[in-house]
Amino acid sequence: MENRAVARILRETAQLLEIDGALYNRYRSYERVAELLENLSERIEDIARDEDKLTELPGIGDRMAEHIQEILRTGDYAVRQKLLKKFPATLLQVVQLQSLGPKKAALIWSAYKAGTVAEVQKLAEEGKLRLLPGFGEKSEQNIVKAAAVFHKAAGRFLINSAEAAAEKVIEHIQKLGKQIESVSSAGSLHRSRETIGDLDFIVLLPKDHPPDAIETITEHILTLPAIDQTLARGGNKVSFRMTNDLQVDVRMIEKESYGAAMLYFTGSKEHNVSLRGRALKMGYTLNEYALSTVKDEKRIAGATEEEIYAKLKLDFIPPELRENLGEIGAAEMHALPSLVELRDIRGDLQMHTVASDGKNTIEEMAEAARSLGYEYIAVTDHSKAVTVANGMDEKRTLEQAAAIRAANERVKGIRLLAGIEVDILKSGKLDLDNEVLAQLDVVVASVHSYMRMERDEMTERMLAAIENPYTQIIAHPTGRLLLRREPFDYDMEKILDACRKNGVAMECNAYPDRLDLRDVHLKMARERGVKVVVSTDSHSTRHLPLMRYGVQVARRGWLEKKDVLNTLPLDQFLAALRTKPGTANAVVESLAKTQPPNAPNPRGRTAGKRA
DNA sequence: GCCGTTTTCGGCCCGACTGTTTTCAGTCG
Repeated sequence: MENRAVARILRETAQLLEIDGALYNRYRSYERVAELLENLSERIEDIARDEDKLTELPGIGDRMAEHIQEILRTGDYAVRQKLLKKFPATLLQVVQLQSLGPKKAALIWSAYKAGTVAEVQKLAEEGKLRLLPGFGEKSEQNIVKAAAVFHKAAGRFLINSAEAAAEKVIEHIQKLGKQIESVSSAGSLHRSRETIGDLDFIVLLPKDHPPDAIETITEHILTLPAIDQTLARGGNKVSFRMTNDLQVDVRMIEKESYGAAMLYFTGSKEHNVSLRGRALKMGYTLNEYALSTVKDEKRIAGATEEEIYAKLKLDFIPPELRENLGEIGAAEMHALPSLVELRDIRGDLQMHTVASDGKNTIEEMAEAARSLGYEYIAVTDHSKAVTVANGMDEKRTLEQAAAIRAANERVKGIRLLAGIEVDILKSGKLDLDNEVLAQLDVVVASVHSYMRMERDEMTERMLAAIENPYTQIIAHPTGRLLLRREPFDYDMEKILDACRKNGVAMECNAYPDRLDLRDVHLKMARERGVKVVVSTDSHSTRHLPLMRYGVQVARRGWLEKKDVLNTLPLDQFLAALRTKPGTANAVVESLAKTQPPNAPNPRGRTAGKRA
């Protein structure tokens, strides 16, 4: 059973318990374990084989361990079954409606036995909800609107579309000029999470602002085009939903509280909870305004995140790491990684041209990559199995390699490597002959078919591909498409161990709907000493700048510059790639003729000018 | 339900805003 499936059952239990009126910390304990499982790199099924191992995980005690064992054995467990005798499962959807929560949903259920969104919506439209305590006409209107949003299945957004929407909001708010000091993006976008649920902004108020400043700012913000509904509006915050269903929260904050507010609204919630627990142990209390002493409420810090972390005796924790996955302990021990940065990247190792399904020519891709300051790129079109993408057979692959090398002569200031994105067939064999793969500089292998294979079979397939001596990089290793397609099912630990053993690098695919490997798997790779490359998988010159999303995910995976192969200068990069049989040093030798070893990175200095 | 240099009980993060009611519970992040 997958960790995700177990987590879902526990999460449902938490919500049902909340509906049932259980104490906060009881249902929170179920949520906590669900979160733990979702971020766990090992399979809970494997851990649970050893009776004592389960309770070694934080947040899992004897009772929870029994629950998990029962879920793994039977697919469900008594706690949830008992609750589902009391409440219908559809009530979990009712709770998701904006303005409704467990208490009100439970009340509607007990009064009218209405347990679906449609039933509750009908009661609201008929004016029957206002008869219940705590409900009025306004609540009914809100519920009708929330039900409409629910039926449209509003959900999460890919990071690039969320970022584009955020830029529009920021641009709009900045029109206030000197009436504000600054506006910053917080929330999951600031943490670079792979998908975004809503947008959070902090507006910093200028010193000595007029008393009605917040009112003026709020008025202006609400003139943003494409606002569908104002959700809340008060003394220091305004919330609204845009017509694309993205929710936006803006908080207006005084300078002395800016750091506390950024920390608070950047989250994650679990990171904040941990910080607050730590603060309490040190005799402090932390809220969105300041870190203060519990005893006499004396202000200790608040203007910057740095000073708050410092007072909590922690190194500064970059937003990408704030997930309560060990970063606080590492910050305490001065053991946080020094995260890779976009400017460390010297080359892009997966991209397509008109030879298969790309939009641009080799030269166009090369020119665009050079203008980004890269030292090298690998041009990697598809192989023949991917017929829909006009994949290349052996003959065309060699012709394309020759074309790349010819282009390398013409285009100055960047090195073009002849590559391939060769398909991993159902059997685990690669889609092109070894003699052809031997003649290429970079062999990237990936799966594009039979994606729903059984776990054991898929593991064998991937292992076979990794053990093929010509495979150097595995591209988009789990094949997931965010919000659209589930990842392949295979034993990640076995695969990473095989990569390590065979010197195969894992790709962190920067394309916003892939971001694959994902953060927790990159962290696993790093812990196992598996090298990573960050590539865009560009199908057009416009895609090349997507690299930044890949770097963000790499940072979320705790990767340092030294963990990422394409931060290396060309000669070192080629030396670090797995050596293919027979062809060992052809590229390195040819390189020695054109460029002195350890040539400086041209970025920002001589990019585009090298003769 | 978990957890422990305040250890087997009694904590477990904290505040804004809404809609309702008239002082506050519920929702939300």
